[in-house]
Amino acid sequence: MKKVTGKARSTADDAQAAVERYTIRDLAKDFAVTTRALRFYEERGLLRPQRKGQSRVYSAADRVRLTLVLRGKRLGFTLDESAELIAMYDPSGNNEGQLQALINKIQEKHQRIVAQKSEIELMLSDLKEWEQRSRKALRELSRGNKQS
Amino acid sequence: MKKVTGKARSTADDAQAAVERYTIRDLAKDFAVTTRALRFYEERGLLRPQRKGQSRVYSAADRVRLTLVLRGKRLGFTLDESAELIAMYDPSGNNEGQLQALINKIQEKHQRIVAQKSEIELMLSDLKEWEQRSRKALRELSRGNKQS
DNA sequence: AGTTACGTTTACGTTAACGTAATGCGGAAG
DNA sequence: CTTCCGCATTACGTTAACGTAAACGTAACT
Repeated sequence: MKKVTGKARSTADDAQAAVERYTIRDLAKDFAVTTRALRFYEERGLLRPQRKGQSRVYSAADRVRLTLVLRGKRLGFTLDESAELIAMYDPSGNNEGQLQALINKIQEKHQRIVAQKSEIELMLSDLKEWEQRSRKALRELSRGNKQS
Repeated sequence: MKKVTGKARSTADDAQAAVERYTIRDLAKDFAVTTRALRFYEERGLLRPQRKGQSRVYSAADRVRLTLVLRGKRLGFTLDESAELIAMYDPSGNNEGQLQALINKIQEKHQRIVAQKSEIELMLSDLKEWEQRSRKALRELSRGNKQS
């Protein structure tokens, strides 16, 4: 039944062609984030939706930006970092210096994560060894405990 | 010259053998953390130094625990998580269930990090490709711009 | 007119891991 | 005795990323 809640026309019906506009709820649902988060991202300059009256109207571009923000989060970037990255990633004026900076930043993060990974792998193998030892100890303890 | 500041005897001099005791400053210096952090870790139950009067006296065991805490931090564990891990890692009563839990927790973290790593690697290769494209575009733009 | 549903702004609350005073105590040095 | 450490306790401050009301504005049903 899907009532097309009035504001967001899916496509056609208006004089405008397929300009794809979304309400804050749409985005929240589609990206599984709260509306609060979306407003917060806007406050932090990560999104810049237009306004229809007082309500926010998001475009496809906003969806892309949001995608980048969320990817950044998964990668452990702070919002400020993501803001920077997005600014460079964006269509605007990307002179190559910026691009290099972007790449460097990502590579830095990359190094950090690789380091973490090997540390964790070290700890993991430590633990596996430890597990063996402990199990063995437990077995022996439960088998030969006749003394004392 | 090293005046042996009075409180912390390095070794021998006392009736006690080589029991290795350290002041809060010692640990702070040796592990490159602040005394505030050490007191904080104690407050959070990660360290349990003895007291000589009102001053804290750390043992070798405390150094081990601190090592684990810091390793945990590098691995991205919260202090609470580290507390749990240490509790299990410790000498006390480790029944194998605990051990398995420990291993599982670490493996979870391990998975998360591995995932992060591949995400970042994906982004990195994306970017490298992007870099190529951009450079090429720039070159062409600066070479053949006679039309219009 | 009344009620729902959804949107907006304003603003205080929350968790983590300490930082940063402010203030006080007990021992060593002068 | 006074001064200077080094340490201790108490407690408020800080950053990040939202959560959680509270209070109000529309538009659409009923």
